[in-house]
Amino acid sequence: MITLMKNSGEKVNPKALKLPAYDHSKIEPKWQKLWEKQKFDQAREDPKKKKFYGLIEFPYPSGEGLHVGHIRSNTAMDIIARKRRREGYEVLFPIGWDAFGLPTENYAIKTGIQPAIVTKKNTDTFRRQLKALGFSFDWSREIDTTDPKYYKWTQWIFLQFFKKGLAYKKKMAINWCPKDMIGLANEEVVNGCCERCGTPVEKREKEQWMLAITKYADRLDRDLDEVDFLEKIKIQQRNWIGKSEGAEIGFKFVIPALDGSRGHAPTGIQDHIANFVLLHGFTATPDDDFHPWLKKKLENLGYKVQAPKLPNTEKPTENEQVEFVLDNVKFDENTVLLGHSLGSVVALKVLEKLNKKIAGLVTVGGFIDTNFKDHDRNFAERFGWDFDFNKIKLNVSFIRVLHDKNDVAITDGQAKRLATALGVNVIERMANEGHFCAKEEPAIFEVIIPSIKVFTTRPDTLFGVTYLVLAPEHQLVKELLPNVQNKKEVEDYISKTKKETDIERADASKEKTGVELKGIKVINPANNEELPVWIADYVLVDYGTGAVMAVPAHDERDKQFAQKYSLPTKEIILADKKEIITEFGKSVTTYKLRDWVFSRQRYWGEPIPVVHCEQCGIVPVPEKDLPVKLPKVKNYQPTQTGESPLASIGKWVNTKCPKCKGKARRETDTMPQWAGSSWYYLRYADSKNSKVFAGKDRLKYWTPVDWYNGGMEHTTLHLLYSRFWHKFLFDLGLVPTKEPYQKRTSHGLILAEGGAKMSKSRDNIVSPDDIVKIVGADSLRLYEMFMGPFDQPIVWNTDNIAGVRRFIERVWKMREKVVQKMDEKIDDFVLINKIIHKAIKKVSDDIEAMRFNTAISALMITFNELEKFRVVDIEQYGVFLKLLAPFAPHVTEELWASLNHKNSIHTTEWPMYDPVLAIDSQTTIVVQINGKMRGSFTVPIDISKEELENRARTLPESAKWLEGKSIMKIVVVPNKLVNFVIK
RNA sequence: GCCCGGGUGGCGUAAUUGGUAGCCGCAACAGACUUAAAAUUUGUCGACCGCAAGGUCAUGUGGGUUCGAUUCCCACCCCGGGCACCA
Repeated sequence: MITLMKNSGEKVNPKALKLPAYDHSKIEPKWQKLWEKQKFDQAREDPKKKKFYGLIEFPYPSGEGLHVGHIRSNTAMDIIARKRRREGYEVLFPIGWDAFGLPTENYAIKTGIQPAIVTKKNTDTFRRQLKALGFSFDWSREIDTTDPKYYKWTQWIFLQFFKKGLAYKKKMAINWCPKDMIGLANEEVVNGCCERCGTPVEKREKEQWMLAITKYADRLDRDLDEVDFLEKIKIQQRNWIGKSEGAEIGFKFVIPALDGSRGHAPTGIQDHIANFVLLHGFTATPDDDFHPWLKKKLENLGYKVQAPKLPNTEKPTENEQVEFVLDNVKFDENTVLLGHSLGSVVALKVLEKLNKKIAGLVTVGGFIDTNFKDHDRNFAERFGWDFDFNKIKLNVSFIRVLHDKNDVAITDGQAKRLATALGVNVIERMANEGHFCAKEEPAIFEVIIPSIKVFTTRPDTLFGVTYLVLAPEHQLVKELLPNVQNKKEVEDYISKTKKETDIERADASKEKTGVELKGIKVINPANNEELPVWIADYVLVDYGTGAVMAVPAHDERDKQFAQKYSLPTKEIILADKKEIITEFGKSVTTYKLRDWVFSRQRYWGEPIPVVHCEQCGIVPVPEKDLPVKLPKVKNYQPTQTGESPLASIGKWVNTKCPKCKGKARRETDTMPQWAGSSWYYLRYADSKNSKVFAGKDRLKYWTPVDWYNGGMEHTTLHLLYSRFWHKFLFDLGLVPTKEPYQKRTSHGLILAEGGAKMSKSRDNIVSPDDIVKIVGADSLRLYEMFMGPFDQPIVWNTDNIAGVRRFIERVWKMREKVVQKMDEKIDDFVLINKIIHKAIKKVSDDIEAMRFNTAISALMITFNELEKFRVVDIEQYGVFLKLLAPFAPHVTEELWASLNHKNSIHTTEWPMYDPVLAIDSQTTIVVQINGKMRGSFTVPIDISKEELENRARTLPESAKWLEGKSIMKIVVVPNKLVNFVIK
């Protein structure tokens, strides 16, 4: 379509205006200086205006300088920020430096230059480079995580964690290089070896500061529903948190009895006790505080204790008693039935009739009950014929026998017979130390039965379980060890797995190994089968309960393991999930998320603000003494004891306890790089505040961040950590929102030519400086946005910049064709108007969806249309410049000024489109024969189906194909196509 | 091994999300301008057959659903990123 203007009414002879050639090197610095002077990028808290907070991940100022990959995110958010300002928002678009961290520290180790000095130099370079690109950052709010004025507040927030008990110390394994004698970051471990010297890395236990992020696991997962993150980012967050609903199923242990010997009880075994039965001698105190010590003890263990009274009648019969208890007591899986004045017979009958599992049973005197003479016999005999033990549902497997001082009533033989009847083992005999005594008579029996709880997401496969696997480090393994027959073999295996690095253990392709705990069995609660128990290194101690029920018929990994060790496989009959959960296990939720190791034995980080006092223990540094500043050191190398270099500065380390003024040592661990970046977006709201990390009013105005864009590599950890900190601060009432970021998007990595990552070591870095010098910032920005889909990784190609540079030059040249306001009735004006309005719609929509490549493509298409006209109306050209301005701020500002505008183009209103004009009034209808395009015709939009079909039939192209054929079906899609299905 | 992306001309990509496959660029080739080159400008540009009109084949591979599939479903192959073997 080439339309030349016939009667434009032009007042300026286009020839008369001759612009100088486009020279980015003059234009760009000129406007950058002017903009800075005008401070139009500075954010103000204007309560009358709606606000927009656009955030990009603040860069790490490395010595390599900025490369073209860094600025993809900046350019995108700059475009959005510029658009928002012109839509009437007060915009906060800040910038700063995430400057603590390894590369700078390693550089300091190598050169001896202070990290603070290196950081200053690097940030100066980065600042200059960013300014040369014309980003509309509010530089007045610039922050630097290594500035004591900033990290004072990072330390302050840490102290709040500490005060709330969410910062704690724990022994954790660290990577240790035995040659360099230093701890290594995961990053510094390459293929299990030290990155510097190649020595195989070992594990070393060290006390580390931890942050209890797992306390927030549920909220971190749940609250994702309320934010507008890209779906794939939500998926990554959710996968990392790893919420998993399943069931915990108790497996009773079958353990060889220790045959009357004393004192071999596994210590601490109570931690794993699911349920237990206590049986002891006679008592019949009729009041509620029967055995108050016992009730208390059970309640402390989390049980609900039920101690029913007898019916209020004279001499109730046994059955009356049973009915009474069943009527008056609510039983669930947490209930322990405390005998009170019930006899054991009554209690056992209650259980028999209940047909429901409860946690435990305490009976009194049933075996020697003088009130019920009929039963005053050997209890074991009586159980033998009077009870159906299969109906008594107790989750028990150990009996601990307590001997009465006077050795009365219950013999070992009786205990054993009871145990046999209940299907449990006697594992311990102890003399009663007296404190277990009831009010009137000493207790003589205690039966304690532990079981291992196993977490599974598939309780319905329970019938297919053929063995059970524990993590080698599991506490229970240590406790069971005395009862294990192949003790030596098991111990050897445990010490072998200890030597494995995380990487080795995490290698899924590695063949799985394990060893059986011989003599130990568990009972499958579904069918009472005895199953062997193994330990294997692929089972992780900190996930679930550190135990796996293996179902080889269902799980590939279990199958391989079973095949290797010739363990049986059993066909599964899938059980009803709900039934299994109510019958055997309780429904539970677990998370993969682990607590956050927050210590680093490094110099270049925020010192953890606590002191260790000989008298008072760990004492937080008082707020008034913050920040705990990093001292200067001579040597940045970590010490050979694995401590940070700070440990060797006596002057700094030795201090007074803030509490007792006695001798104390400073904590020498520093924080990880994540710390400073976990809350920086809050500081931007009020970056100069010296009283608080950010004032409440400021936070109320600016937070949450409306739109946060950054790299895909930060969409799990950084995002999760900062969401955690934010929620913690929210709980303290210090920030006004539950979530820090309303919307999160991610960009794809820009790769060097050849597809590798850009890095100094690969010597493939493309510096923006070079590009800016040759083609200018506008071309670079435009190319970054045009090169491909924003969220996909892409290979850098310097040659392709030529296209966008040419485009800018053509826009520049068109200025010479611009004429004063034309008569709006002229055909050309109307035509161009339609083109412009379509462009406004397309570009506006595309920016919001981050489809920058198609936005620029649309601008090019629009321009190519405009170019076909002889002259262009000043206002229409102006609108085109306004649309291009966020992408190429300098050249559009220059051209805008050349149109005699006194204001900045970046303060003009974002163009609105007329929906009527933005829609085509005509459309092309495709004619298909059997789905293949054979012709087309143009019609006004929205004409009827009948008319479309008629037009299609009469088309010569279709007539040719339809001749002599029978039409089976006609598909008419309004505004799109007509398809004839023929035979 | 698991999870998340992706695979379309010589290259980067586009396709209203089931409706004309290849828009916009890069590169290449040809013409104009120039003494010449660059720049600019006008064309051509998926493959094959054909003088042409036109036709056939083509969106990683093989199936399927549909009047119609780059788009949806199933199986597989390759590339990139992430990972804490997650029971």
